[in-house]
Amino acid sequence: MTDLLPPIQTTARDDAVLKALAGFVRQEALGPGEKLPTERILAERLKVSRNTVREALTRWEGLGLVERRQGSGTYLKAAVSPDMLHMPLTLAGGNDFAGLMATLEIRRALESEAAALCAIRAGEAELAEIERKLDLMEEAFQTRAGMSSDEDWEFHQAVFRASGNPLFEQIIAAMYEMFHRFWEHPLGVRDFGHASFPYHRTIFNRIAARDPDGARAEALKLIATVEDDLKRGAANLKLSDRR
Amino acid sequence: MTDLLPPIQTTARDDAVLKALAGFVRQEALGPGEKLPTERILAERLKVSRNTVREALTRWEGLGLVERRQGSGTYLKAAVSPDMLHMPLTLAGGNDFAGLMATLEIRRALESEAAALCAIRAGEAELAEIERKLDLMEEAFQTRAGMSSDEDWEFHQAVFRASGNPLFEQIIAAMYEMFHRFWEHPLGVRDFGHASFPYHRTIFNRIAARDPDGARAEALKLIATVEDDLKRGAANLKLSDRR
DNA sequence: TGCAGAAATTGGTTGGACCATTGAACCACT
DNA sequence: AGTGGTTCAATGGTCCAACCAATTTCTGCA
Repeated sequence: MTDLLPPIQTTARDDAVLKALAGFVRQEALGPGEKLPTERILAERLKVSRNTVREALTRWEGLGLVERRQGSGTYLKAAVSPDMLHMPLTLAGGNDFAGLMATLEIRRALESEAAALCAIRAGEAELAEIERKLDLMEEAFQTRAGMSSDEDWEFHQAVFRASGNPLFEQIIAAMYEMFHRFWEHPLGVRDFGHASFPYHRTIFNRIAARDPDGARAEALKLIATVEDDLKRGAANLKLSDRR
Repeated sequence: MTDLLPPIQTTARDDAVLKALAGFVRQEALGPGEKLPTERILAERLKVSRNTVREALTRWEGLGLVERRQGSGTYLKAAVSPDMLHMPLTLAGGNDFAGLMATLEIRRALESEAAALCAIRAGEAELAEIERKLDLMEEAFQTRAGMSSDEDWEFHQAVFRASGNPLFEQIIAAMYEMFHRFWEHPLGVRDFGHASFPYHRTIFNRIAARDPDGARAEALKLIATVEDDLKRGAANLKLSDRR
């Protein structure tokens, strides 16, 4: 199956290995979840050392393109194409308040634009899906008497997906880890995110009414309430002087 | 909900190496440009194989934190702290028209928000810097009778930088490569980007007037002109049936 | 047939060797 | 003194061969 892995000859080995591998993945039409050749096999076919193969794979692993499972193999985690765009974002001091506010500003930018696009482009099916997530969220809100981060997240994801631009979801998903970290430890603010609840419904209403500017405005309001909560949380932290 | 239970890592040498290195960098107060210990020394001090050190450094290199120069050493490229947030983002797709439009929508989201933040937060020094870039751009426009992508880019970069949020610049910088690719081959549209020229000045004016909403609106207009140019270009392509 | 244990597979790590590039020290010639 | 080339040690890049650890697959017994 692996006869189309030509030997490497130029220097810049590891880069060449990645290029060859990308070509291989495309030729074999490998998708996410599928297993790719063994390190030893790659080394042999490409006529490079296994160490070089490992460095190349380490790069891809760092980019989240690939997952290695000891004893099992190396698996594709995302679609891979020769002309991919890599953007390693690094935010210093990930745990502090400023870092979270920074990501929140990105989220405000993307969320408002996505809501606007959604109002223009979402089809009936997407609209129904968003409303379904909204219902689930509201139900969880009633049952547990508070915001549920999971259902909340799914609602926003549905909006991003219906925007018709996959980049929105990809970027936000990459930053989700940071949001989530704080959602679980709401800085001592009781009912964190509570204030943002009603805006989910209003955002949906503006989208369903095909009103881009209204949707954008409601999204901005929602993020504003989250920002307020965070600022209150930061104030609390300062007062109680935790850590 | 079970995100708080990360899988235990029986083996995580390279990760431990990175943690140790991050601690070392902090303790020694190393900044960008400075040289860090050689691989051999690190291997000896940390009691791990040099290969393991190399894998760890390969990760950092992939994140753009470090630069390796053969025969010279390994140098810090960015500030490094033990609790950094990394968001490796790889965006699929690229060369086709739809991909470019998708990135442009991201740019619209970020550019408008950055302009608004800039109007709120930019200090006098940043404001002066933006105006300087603007003057350079307008001069280039007069001299060469057309848009100059380099000066144009520097203007936008200055705005992003003055937004006070490093993520804006990082995300856009990563996508710049994609914009640039098309700038160089303007799809057969003569005077590509020409229409966007006046909005640079109006954006600056709104920022200088501390008018966030105005700045946001002008930024939206600028992107809209670029989108129009692209659509015209795509239509041209279709007519002449290139490739 | 079912399942526990052995064997093969595969990524992770090690140590040692050599190559290619860099940069500084050195030297000869002008 | 200065210029240009040479030497040489330091450093990252690659390779090899072995072994470790986790996983999967096979095997043989109950």
